Amino acid sequence: MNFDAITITDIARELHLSISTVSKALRDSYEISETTKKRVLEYAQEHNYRPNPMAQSLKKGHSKSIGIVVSNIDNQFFSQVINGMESEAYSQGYNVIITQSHESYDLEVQNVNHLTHRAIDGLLISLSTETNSVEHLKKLQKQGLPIVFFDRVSSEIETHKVIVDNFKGAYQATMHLINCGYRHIAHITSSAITSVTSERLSGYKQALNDGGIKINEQYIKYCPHGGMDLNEIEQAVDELLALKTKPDAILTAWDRITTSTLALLHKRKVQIPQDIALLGFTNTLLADVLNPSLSAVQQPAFEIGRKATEMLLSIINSKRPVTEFETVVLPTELFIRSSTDKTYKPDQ
Amino acid sequence: MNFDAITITDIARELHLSISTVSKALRDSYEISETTKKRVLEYAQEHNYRPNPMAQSLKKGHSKSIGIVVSNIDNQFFSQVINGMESEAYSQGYNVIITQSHESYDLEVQNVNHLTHRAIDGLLISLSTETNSVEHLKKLQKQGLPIVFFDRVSSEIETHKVIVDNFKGAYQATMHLINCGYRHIAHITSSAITSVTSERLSGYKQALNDGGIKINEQYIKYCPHGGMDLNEIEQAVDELLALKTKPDAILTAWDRITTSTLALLHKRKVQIPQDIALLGFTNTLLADVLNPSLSAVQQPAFEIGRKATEMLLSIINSKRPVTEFETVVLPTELFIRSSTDKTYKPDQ
DNA sequence: GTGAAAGCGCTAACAA
DNA sequence: TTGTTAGCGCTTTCAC
Repeated sequence: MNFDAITITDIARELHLSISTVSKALRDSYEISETTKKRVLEYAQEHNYRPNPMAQSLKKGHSKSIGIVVSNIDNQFFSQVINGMESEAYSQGYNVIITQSHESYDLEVQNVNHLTHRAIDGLLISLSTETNSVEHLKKLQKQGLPIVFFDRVSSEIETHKVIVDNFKGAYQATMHLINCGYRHIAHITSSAITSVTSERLSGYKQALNDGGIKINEQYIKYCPHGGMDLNEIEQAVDELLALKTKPDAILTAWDRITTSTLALLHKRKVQIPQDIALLGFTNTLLADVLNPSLSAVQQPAFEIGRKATEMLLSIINSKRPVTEFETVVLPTELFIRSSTDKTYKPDQ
Repeated sequence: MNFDAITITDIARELHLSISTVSKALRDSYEISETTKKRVLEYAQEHNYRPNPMAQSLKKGHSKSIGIVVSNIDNQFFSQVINGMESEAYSQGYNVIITQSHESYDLEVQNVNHLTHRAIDGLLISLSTETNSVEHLKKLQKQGLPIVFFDRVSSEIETHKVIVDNFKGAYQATMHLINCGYRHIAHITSSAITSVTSERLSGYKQALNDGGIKINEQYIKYCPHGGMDLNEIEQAVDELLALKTKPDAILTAWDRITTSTLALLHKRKVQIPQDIALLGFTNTLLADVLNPSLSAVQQPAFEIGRKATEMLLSIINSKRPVTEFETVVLPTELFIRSSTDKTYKPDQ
């Protein structure tokens, strides 16, 4: 079955005009008489003519759309980021194409391949947890594809980046736990190779140091698949619960790890925060209505997306090659709720 | 700034070959000698040649990608649907392009415009709550664009559709509430013009009838923006709470309405289920860890997406125009948790 | 005011 | 085995 839409050629033939006349009439060129314009426009309208964007892009050399690669769209953090991207892109006349890597390196490469090479004018990407080589992106950048990283960035590629202050976010969160009196604070995080992981880990460790608490490596658990694999998290939680000195608090570093850990603690009848307090990085809108309401480090997701897009479009629209790059660091916000604070009362 | 990637013409020039020889060598044609193939391939590799998909699509008349329009990707129902779509599409060598209508008719039209006319080979769409005219889709279909509806469908367009048994889902849910002893059952639903709304409303009413309970129109609240506008839901909830005979149970018909209602009841210090029981259509993975754990009507989202894509690809790949269309109806599943059942204990 | 023609990058029928 | 050529749908320069 074929898509037999009407083309500019069809209109020209039917109206006994040349192709170029039709093209100009359609774009309301001053060269064309009103009468002709009217005829063309009416015919086009009637037959529901729509320009073929592929042909237009091929001709013009740009597609007015930008590609997005995130790990999972059902992660509220990413969907909020995407909303920010859409907002900025639309306001500048661009469309966005969203793809998911599902934390898989292979899928990431496949998506990038699909998106690239003039099918998009630029790329916004947060690396998958599996990704430790960015050769596929380096090549593209060398070819002139504007790329902006957000969230999970690579230090191997020089370009604009938008991240949050992960160190400080984790530091503040850990400090809060210490201030609440917790002394055995575990940390469940993602793949060790991801930028975000190491920054948050450093913040966690620094806070422990500053709080005079010795770092216990048994309390630090990695989930290489960033929470996509529930077994990983389950194993991490169970190992923590099996320790002879069980942790009295857990700081989870990733959205999905946070909610999964909550569910797993539930299943194991662990009282939160009485037995173990829980504090996690997450942007879920449901933090208030979870059981218990969840203390969370939240990221300015919409602004991350908006800013990253603004920077990408500035590269795309730049007359000359851009060589000076900037890394924007936005602050996180700590919300205290009952999963860490026994005295917390909702509804101020 | 421009994307100056290497083209087949560049390779031909450098290697003193014709364009077509290069093209054939690249596609490993039997016509080309191994030596030439090797030279071309090596040069291409070295200079990181990548075919321009726009040119390919323009030439071949298809893009091997399908467009998706949903209201919001951060709705777990839709993200699960999309996962099903990706799964089926990838397995057949297609890519997907995801867009959000944010429940806005205008955005829906804009997205469809962006996607259509050979930029995609087919369209998978769930209508926005605002949409009550489908002329934009009718036109496209007339031009030969294969379209498959899922979730929120239009009766005005004949094509394949994938939905769930909304009537039965709502009927069973309402019956469950009746069986639990609730007699004043309210229903907060979405826009009255959406297919899903009326089907679920009918199921609700039928169950009340069968349960010998008189239908009270004051107990039925519409949120035309499908939960995108929190004020709508807030007003609905407050109106219900202000009634002289307050409802003792609420059936919410949409994902976001369900979670928002839960949050609003929290804020108003309403005890669930003691004061008011809550049961909602939702696919959130967090139902178990909400406070209280949430009774829910869940949809087979992944399968909806998979099936819809399978049907779309069958139209796309059909040799002759397809005129016989099918509507697939999948079952919903009712999960009982503590928001309706006072005796519910997690962890079987 | 209108049209002819070149070309964006690629494929494929046909020629050599 | 390789090359020539036409053409996908559109824009744009240059003639007429």
